[in-house]
Amino acid sequence: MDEKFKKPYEPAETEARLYKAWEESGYFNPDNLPNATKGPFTIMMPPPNATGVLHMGHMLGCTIQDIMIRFRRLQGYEALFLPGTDHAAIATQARVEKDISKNEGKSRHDLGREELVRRIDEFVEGSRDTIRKQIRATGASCDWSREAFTFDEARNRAVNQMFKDMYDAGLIYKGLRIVNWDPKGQTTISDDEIVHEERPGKLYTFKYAKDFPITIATSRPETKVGDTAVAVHPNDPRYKEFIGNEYDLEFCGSPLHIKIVADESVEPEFGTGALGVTPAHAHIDWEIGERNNLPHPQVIDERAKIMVEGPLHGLKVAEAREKVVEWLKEQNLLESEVSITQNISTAERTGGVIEPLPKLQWFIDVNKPIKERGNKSLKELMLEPVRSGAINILPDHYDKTYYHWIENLRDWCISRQIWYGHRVPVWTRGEESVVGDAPAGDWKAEGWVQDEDTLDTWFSSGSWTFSTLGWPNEAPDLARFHPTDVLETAYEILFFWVARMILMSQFVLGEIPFRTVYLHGLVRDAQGRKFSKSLGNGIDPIEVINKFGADAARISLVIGNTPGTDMKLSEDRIKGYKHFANKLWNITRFILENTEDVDLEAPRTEADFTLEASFANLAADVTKDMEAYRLYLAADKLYQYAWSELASTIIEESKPILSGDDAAAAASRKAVLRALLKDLLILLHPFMPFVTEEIWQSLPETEGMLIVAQWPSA
RNA sequence: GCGGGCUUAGCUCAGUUGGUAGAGCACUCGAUUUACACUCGAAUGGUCGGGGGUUCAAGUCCCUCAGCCCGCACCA
Repeated sequence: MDEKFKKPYEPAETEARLYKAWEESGYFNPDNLPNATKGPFTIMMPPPNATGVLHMGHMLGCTIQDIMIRFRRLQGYEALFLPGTDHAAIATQARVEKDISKNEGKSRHDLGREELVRRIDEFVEGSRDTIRKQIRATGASCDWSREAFTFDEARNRAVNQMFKDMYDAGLIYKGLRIVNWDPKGQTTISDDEIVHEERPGKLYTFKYAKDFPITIATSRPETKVGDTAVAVHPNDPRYKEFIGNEYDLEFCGSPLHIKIVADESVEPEFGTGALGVTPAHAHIDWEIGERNNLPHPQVIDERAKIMVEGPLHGLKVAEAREKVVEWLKEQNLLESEVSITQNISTAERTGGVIEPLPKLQWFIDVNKPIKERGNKSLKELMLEPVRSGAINILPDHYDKTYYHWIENLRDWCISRQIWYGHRVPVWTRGEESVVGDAPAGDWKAEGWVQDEDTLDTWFSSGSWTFSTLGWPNEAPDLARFHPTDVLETAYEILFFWVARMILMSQFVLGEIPFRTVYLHGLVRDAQGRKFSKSLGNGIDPIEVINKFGADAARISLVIGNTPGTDMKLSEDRIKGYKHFANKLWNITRFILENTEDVDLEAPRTEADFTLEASFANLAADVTKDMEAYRLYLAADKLYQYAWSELASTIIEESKPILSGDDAAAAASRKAVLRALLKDLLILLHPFMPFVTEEIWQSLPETEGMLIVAQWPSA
């Protein structure tokens, strides 16, 4: 027996050594698996944002995925776990801009586009390196030879091709629409990047002018200088007689031309039953404006300041609001002022208050029938595979959430006014335009200009399952590994990302991107609070791994953690599983010490035959759990078996047998102990890869690495 | 407003197709030059949120009520 078993298990040294050995073995690459007979099994790692370091949620994801991958590899599949990182356009640019502003007092405009992008690239390079090290520390057995980045050259080709294909299919269009403008980030954001916040506000009820017949209510009086109509319900008896009338008035120093229009969307019961329509600065008003052919003058600019001439000019919206209210009071037009709680839209990344503005942006039409796809729309292409069960979402109830989201989906705004990211692949020269690839030759010299905007980061990560496999090139990997098997990610990004991947894969390949979506919950602190910088309650995965070992961290993230449910994690919990790793170590020590002269083929006693049979049942049971993604159950069963059954019961019973007079019984027991240990190591390997591999390589009867052993149950 | 989830031992949570209520931690008592620095055994602890129903049988299925949480939409 190796001397190392006389001391407690020491994870730190073991883990670094074994990860290196695995990498050098080539087994992380499915092309090198000697006994793979069952075809491919593929998981694309959700690329962590290149903005920083991994948190416990990433570690949870890596662990679950790696468990699935190692399980399938042991079963004989060509397991591919493809790693990568995400350039996370807005988040990354915001991060670097903040650093530059803090350290150098400069803005992005001081640096210029080229220099800023260069700085961000530099930052991202360092950040990606950190992330790579962290992923390795978790034990993730991913194929580094296929590593990808959402903003590298290969992915840029994919993005441009995707854009072109969608453009050619008439799905991508440029249009003047009311968009979510983030004055803080100075960019458009999509509907999904908005977070609603409750704040106290006031509802003002007033008339535009003394001789105006209808009273309206609003919480944003400052926008009223942009009003072009008052909308009422067509059947509202109070206002029926005014419909169609037009009025010229003066409002707070600005001339207004107001038309009374009828629109079904107006609720007669709310406020006065009459809505002042500001088409340029509210989504609903924009739609009313479209239906009634109203002009939509913009009165608020990109810095959230009033842009009309007059006393309000140049004021921030909050200042302008006070001024308008003051004016209303002076003119005796204000009928009431009531305190309300209102929901404010803010930008997820920057916290800026969203200002709806009309802007010329690129959109993806989600309702247009697509000829090449049987006249189905993108919405239908997203719904269909989930409805039919071709894509199975775990936990099941999330499919309802998914349908609900798609049914409410509007056209996807994909252009962003930031500098870091895939630039919109459209070049223009006068009336001419080219989409997809830059015009041949020195296009700049020939007067071509590329669109200034960049693309929403989810546009590039949407093609992750196949851009990573070589698309749009004819790539053998694409045919071999796509559709992928499992997409494992946080339930938070079901819409952001999972839905977009389904959209893109369905559109461009006509196939699903993955068969199973496994959604994990949030990792919270021991009190159930979210990890946050301000609370300082974060648990750093690397610290935990150094302290307790990756195996302990992995299994503590899995046991008792069902898909879709948040979990509470404490150091005590992880400590308990460090003890478990050591328990396996000591089980091995006992068995090796007492079975040096083992004959592995010794005839079994009846009792020992039963032990092996019940282990076989356990293995079958665990296999079923793994295949049904009940990892939490499989892990718990193995833990119980190893500790209560093998260690506390079987080994205790073995002591008298091994030292007793019955040589046949002793020989049988020795063989059985060795057999049970060996197979238990295989079953536990996906969960605790390091300690099991380390023990495996110390068993005299094993050859080669555990990572490519054979799973003991069909 | 629409949708979803949770409520099981002091704490954290499992409980997969309905079939004798479980684990870890904590607590109490005991064992022990012991494979175990991180050990073992035993004990304590549950009207499975309340009520109703289906069933031979319900923590599990159905209805209903309550509390907590989350997502989406949003009122101008």
